[in-house]
Amino acid sequence: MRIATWNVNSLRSRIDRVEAFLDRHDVDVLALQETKAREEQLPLMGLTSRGYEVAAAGVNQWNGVAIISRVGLEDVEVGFPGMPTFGEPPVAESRAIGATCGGVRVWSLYVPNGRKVDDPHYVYKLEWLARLRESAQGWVDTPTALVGDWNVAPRDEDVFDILAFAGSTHVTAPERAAFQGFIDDGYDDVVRPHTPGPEVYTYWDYFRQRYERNRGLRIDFVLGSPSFAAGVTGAFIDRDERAGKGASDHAPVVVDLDLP
DNA sequence: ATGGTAGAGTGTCTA
Repeated sequence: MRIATWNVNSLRSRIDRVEAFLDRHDVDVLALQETKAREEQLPLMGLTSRGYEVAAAGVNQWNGVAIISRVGLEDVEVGFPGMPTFGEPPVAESRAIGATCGGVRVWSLYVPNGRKVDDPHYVYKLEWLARLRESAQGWVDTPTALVGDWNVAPRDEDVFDILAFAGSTHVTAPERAAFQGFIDDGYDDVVRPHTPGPEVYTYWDYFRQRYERNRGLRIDFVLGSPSFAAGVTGAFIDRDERAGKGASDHAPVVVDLDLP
């Protein structure tokens, strides 16, 4: 089974790229973030004609998550227990969706950005991760994948210029500690072993030709529970998908799984 | 400190 995650930055504007991506890599399950659409707005014909089911959640034009699967899509859950909300109207329900696909529990996660360290959104981000961790502790003994845009660069090597990020969100000690908490609980970054080295990124800002100069961040991750991680046979970042006109600012991350 | 680009949808907001 092949599972992928991708912050697509609008599913409607990039549906052709999504369909081409599914075809090109023969993907079974795709978790999406920043779909930027409500469920009833989504273009589904090209997906259903390929044999995929879709579960989506989204209440505004900024967030939105979805799971696309051709190996079953059961027990769909929007949000996780205790998930914090922020502001009015609350948009938290656009940040997490879970489903069981081919025997694996997949959570598509769009972790709050945090904006600035002195912004209430930063506190919200840390709280959101803390509540997610509490739920995830209850899933760790089952085949579970926590996938998506974590908006955290766990290591200095995950940032193109760590000095320039001093004092910025995504690299602060509390954010990194929050990420590490999942690792401490037994989840593994199942992609890094297959994509070693510095200057390996999943996101490049649209500004300043960051992709062309490979000045990016590694912030999109697949964290697998022990039984999930044990089945991982390979992984890669589809860096080329970020190239050219009409690309998302994130590249898809792909994991191959062979469960007993 | 600011600005640069992109996508939502017409006013800015978000990243």
